[in-house]
Amino acid sequence: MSAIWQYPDFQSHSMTSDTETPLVTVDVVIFTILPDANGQNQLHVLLMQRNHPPYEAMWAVPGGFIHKGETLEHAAARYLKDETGVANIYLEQLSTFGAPERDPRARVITVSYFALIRSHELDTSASLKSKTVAWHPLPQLPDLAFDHKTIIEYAVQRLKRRLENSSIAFQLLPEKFTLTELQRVYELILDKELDKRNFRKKILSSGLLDDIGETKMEGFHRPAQLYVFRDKAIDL
Amino acid sequence: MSAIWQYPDFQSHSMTSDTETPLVTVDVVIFTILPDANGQNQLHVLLMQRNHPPYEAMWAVPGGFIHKGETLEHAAARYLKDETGVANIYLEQLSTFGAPERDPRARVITVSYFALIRSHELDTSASLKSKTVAWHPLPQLPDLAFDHKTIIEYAVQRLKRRLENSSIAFQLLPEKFTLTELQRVYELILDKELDKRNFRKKILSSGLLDDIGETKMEGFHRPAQLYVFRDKAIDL
DNA sequence: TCAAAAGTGTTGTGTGTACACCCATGT
DNA sequence: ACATGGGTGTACACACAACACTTTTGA
Repeated sequence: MSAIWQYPDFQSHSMTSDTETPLVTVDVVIFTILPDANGQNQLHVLLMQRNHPPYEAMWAVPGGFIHKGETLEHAAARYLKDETGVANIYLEQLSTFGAPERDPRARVITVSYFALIRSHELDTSASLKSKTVAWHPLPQLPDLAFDHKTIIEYAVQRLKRRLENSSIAFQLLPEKFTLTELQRVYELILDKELDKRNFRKKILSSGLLDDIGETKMEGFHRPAQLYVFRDKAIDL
Repeated sequence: MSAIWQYPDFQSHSMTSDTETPLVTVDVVIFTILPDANGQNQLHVLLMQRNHPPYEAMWAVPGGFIHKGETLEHAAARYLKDETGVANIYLEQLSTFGAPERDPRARVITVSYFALIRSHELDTSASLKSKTVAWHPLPQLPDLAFDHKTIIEYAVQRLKRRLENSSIAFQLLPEKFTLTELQRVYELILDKELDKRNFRKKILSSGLLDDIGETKMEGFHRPAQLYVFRDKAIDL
């Protein structure tokens, strides 16, 4: 199994019989906001149910091996597109997990990514191509394969941090949205209620939103102003 | 070269002839604070000069392949110890770099780490075991091999962020230090001058420091109070 | 007494937080 | 007219930034 002799270009002192030649995968934690079983919007993660060992019948985030000549980010985007039909969306590297026993079959190191998609852009035919792909609300995750529970927790933590320091929430909303819709996104992800007046003051004073003059009716009450994001640039 | 048949436990649909089986390395960006050629303290990075192709005679951060059964972090700590003789110090994963052509010999993916060491703990015999290991002041880096310039820039950026949100500066100072010494660390890393009164107010009000009642004389002027860090815990 | 770095407070400005009422709409 | 969520302003506490002089020491 030693791979040393396959790589003659490497110095023998750097690659020895003790050198590990692991497999490398990427895994993508894909978030979206959808109504849950009770009709309440919730943060959801896309999971796939495994149909073979190890961890058979448990759930895992999408991912797999990288292709020859492909960047890591490209591989992540590819798995994302395969399962959701969505391309060109927010994708960020999270961390690399490589505990020796995380896959019982072989030494496998995984580079994890997280992605945000707008639920209305979901290609339902893509996501339904297999009965074993499903959105799971974050508070109720099923049993997860490998170290995917750790990876998802890490992703949620990063998402919360990004929400507070960056304009990432836009990635979860349609082009036009109301301030209340935006506030709900923040509340769902941060898992706490926000004060309406303070929220609006802060968001509007940031200058990132444009009031487009249109309104949106929903129910028997005053219509809400619609806004768009002024700038598509994501800062750090 | 296809590695598919070496891994019979993997499904043939997940591992195909197009699957890349890259090599995996870790690289460690090691920072310390040392006087530079002019006797001024400066942030330095530990670099090794390569004595064989590719990038022969250029400089690179320490790193190499991981060993069988070893965690990624353990591998990073091992390369750190090999070059500096220092163990049990601050080590944090940065990011994983895997551009297809970053190593001309083969597909190599590297998991990068950054580390902070106290210069007075440096085992000079270890760091001098090879003439080709040297500390370089950050503003004047030599030509760097592979994508190591990118990796170091990424590390510096992370270090700055950590300095502002965490109590990481302690890792660069001896156990007992003066407030002025601490302020110099911040100024060097953030590359800007800080107001003495505001700095002391902020640091002291954080409650992280204990005044141990001792003083330190240096030069012909009033001695400075010495402090220690109350808590070794690193947050976030 | 001098040189050199240590040490110390106040004020203004901006940012986060707490909090309650009127507005516009369809039925 | 009423039920429903949309929309608005003020007051307080706290963090950050600007700024100058006195203290302690060895020579």
